[in-house]
Amino acid sequence: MENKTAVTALSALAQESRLAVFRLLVQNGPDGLNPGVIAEHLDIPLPTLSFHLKTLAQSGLVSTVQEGRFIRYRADMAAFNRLTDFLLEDCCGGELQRCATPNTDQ
Amino acid sequence: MENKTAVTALSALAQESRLAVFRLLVQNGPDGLNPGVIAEHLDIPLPTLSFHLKTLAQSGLVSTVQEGRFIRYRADMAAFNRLTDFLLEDCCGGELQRCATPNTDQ
DNA sequence: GCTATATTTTCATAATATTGGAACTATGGA
DNA sequence: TCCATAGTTCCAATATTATGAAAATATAGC
Repeated sequence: MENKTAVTALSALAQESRLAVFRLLVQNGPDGLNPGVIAEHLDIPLPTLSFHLKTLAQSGLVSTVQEGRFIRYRADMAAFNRLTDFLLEDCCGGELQRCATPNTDQ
Repeated sequence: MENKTAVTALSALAQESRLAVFRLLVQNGPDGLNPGVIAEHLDIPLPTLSFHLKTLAQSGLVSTVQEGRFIRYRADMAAFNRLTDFLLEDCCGGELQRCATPNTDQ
């Protein structure tokens, strides 16, 4: 993963409404949710939510499927895992036993 | 963890220089690094870096210890883990076997 | 005290993101 | 074909964030 890809994903999550949307989608797992349901659940106006869903989808953290008049949004867990792996890449220079005892020499 | 705390932490990471700083600190583990070394490593002007380090420290993802004229910055792995736990809280409504087979019904 | 080093703060400019009303598009059913 | 429903796009006002030069602070050693 590239630094810029990660910044895009983190920026997508770094906003109150979008974070709430993502967590709600995580909680709904493979079922996902429609914008209408999300808007009602989180009390966000639909145009505002649509803007945020677009941002999340473009970041890759959320996927979409059109189903007739409805659109199903889902959290993409694999994309999220790639993100956290990138953040922790080469943690403690690879000597993992040091990760287990942080701040030992404070 | 509160939604706002998480947004603050994610915002701290959602910037190219700060993300690079955080990853560098993760890689240096408990040893951490001084601003001077980080600035040289990432080629960021010190005032700009100082601004970003402050943002990271205020988010809780990075801790600081004054050591004479030097300041040691460290990644706070526990804080990071709290953040990811919050993001994945109640994943798939608690039925974890659903998490193992995402997008089954696509 | 003086000097060099390490780091932060101030501040003005520039860039970027968020909001939601109104208008628009697309689909399914009568 | 017409209507209701689901969702998006447009747009202009507002708010937030990043940048780095210059000045300030703080510590160590002489």
